[in-house]
Amino acid sequence: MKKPAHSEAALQAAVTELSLAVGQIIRRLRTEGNPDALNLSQLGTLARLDKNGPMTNADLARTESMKPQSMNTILAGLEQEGFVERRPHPTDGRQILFAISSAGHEMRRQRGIAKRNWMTAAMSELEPEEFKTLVAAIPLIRRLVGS
Amino acid sequence: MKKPAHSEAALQAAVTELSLAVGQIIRRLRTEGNPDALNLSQLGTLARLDKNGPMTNADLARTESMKPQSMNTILAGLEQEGFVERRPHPTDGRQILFAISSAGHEMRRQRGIAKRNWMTAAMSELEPEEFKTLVAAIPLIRRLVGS
DNA sequence: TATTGTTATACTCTATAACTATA
DNA sequence: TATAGTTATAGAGTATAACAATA
Repeated sequence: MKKPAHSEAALQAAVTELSLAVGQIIRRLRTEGNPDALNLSQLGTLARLDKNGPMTNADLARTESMKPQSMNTILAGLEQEGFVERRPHPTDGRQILFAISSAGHEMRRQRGIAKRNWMTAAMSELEPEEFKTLVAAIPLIRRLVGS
Repeated sequence: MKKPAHSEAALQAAVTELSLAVGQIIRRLRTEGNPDALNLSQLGTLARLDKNGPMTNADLARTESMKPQSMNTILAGLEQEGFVERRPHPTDGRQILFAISSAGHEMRRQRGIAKRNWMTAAMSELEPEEFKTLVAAIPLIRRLVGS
């Protein structure tokens, strides 16, 4: 059995504090901005499709640690707004590929970040070293989740 | 006007990635573990009371960037389980101080030494340098939110 | 039989609104 | 009038369950 690299107390404190910080930031992210804008998950999914290219519902759900049924709801919203398009899978008749549309690209460019403007502003106030620390921590958080 | 310390592209990428990571971790935090256990907000509130001493509903709500009505629900749950107690405010008849009870302390202590949750386990797998980075990032996240 | 997607439903967490009591 | 707390209601976001179609 591998010996933990950090003291038990430091570990527990970090877990508590990270949980609290994450809860706090998600509340702010959810309530900020106009209510009719895309929500956090929709923006994230759009960003993922933009970065990775067309993906299936199931793949997207796995990437964001979410149930396919939940991702379905997110994609339905994006599709209704015209920000994503369906494409049949070339070989597998079950699967459906979702791709970001030109309207989706335009949305990302224009008002995609509206809901997160406060965060952008707050981040730009960080010192260079602090920003570097924060950016380095993001993949660590994702690794904790296990993706 | 102050010039941002980081490139626009790096800033936007960081905002997107942090938002996604936060969403991911909050989903896992919510769904993991037995459903009858205390939820994330309840555990956080208990930790806060343990650390800061007795606080009012309004103070707790401010600390966690939450509405008093929402904090009320959280405190009601904790009170029902016997993990917090009410105390009248010495001078202001409107205010009610909430304090962690001995049962609340016991619950926290047992949780600490009991079976680690996934996050504790995952964190203990981090390299010392990585753990240091993650811990350093937590207050930065809280600062972003503005607490 | 396993996987993909869909539909229907329910649950968790938090917000908004309206009220009462004390300052 | 302002602030603390309470109660009732609503909403967003995601999960669970059950099903049909394809592999």
